[in-house]
Amino acid sequence: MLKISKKADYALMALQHIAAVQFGDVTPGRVVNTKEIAEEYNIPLELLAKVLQTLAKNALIESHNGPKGGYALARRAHQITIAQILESIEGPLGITDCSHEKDGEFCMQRENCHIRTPLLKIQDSIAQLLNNMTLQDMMGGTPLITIQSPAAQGVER
Amino acid sequence: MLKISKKADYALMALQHIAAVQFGDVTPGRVVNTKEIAEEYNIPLELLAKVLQTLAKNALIESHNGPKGGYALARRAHQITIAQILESIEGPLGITDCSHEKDGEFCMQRENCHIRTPLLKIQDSIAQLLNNMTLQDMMGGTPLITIQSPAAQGVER
DNA sequence: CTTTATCCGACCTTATTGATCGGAGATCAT
DNA sequence: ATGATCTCCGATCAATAAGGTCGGATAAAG
Repeated sequence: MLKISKKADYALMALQHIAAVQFGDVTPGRVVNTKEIAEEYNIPLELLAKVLQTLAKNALIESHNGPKGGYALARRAHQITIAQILESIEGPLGITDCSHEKDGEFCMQRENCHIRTPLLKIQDSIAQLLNNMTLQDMMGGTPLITIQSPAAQGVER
Repeated sequence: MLKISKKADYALMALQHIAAVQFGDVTPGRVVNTKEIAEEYNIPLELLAKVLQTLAKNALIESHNGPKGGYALARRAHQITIAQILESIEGPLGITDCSHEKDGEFCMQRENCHIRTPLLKIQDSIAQLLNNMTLQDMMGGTPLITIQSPAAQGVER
């Protein structure tokens, strides 16, 4: 339950990668193209392309057209929140269907609904969580499995 | 994004209702049957039935068979967490696909994945949130719109 | 033993997600 | 300028999950 989509996953990986390339890790300042990311993480190229286009449209990254082109962060990593990334791909946060009902719209259950208010509180808490965490906070991480040595079997976790 | 399913919604409404009936609000101690809940909240009867069966199977409520039968809470409202309810319907909490990978299972991206650890932290925070909130905390709520008077148009919220 | 209600599993329909394809437009190197 | 490369954009398709339905089996109250 409460799973985020693969697209959102890909978006996070891509942004993490771009941020890593731009600041220090590898050839700083370089722009990153779609294919490089797709190959690095085994993501379907065309699907990743769409994800990156969406992120560009939402001004999280900037696209540079033509050969030697690619993507770069639109602002620094600590100014990009996880909430912004996820909402950019999956739309606004909404625990329940009636989260964003405009005035006059009601779901079929609204009339007697006693659970809307507490659910909105939960939603607010999650929103706060995702807004307080930035791309920067995801950086500096080491890969989870560095080398899959056969001898290491059973020592997992 | 991060929306819970309608079934989960229905489960919360139903449990809230059963709890309200059992403790004080209306004819205390009475069991509640499916049809009563379905009509009260405009929920499709058969679908709600399935939801309640699932909740019974997961020992959140007890089913009483036969005429005058129905459902009752298996324990008191403050001992039923929101997490238990949601997981009962939607399966275990998992922000990402790789949340519950057993040893030896890896998603295609795992090899270079830098985002798994931070995502699991977010997941833990949400789990904590949902585990610390109980059905009891959802009680005592007043309906959001008591009577939809035509004169009240525009005074919404 | 009939009525009422839960129980259980199979089924269908629709919406969302994941993934693919084909071309248009921009940019750089030559 | 011209071609190669790359982003951009829309349409499309398949797989999966969600929402909802149906029919019969089972158990208890009257």
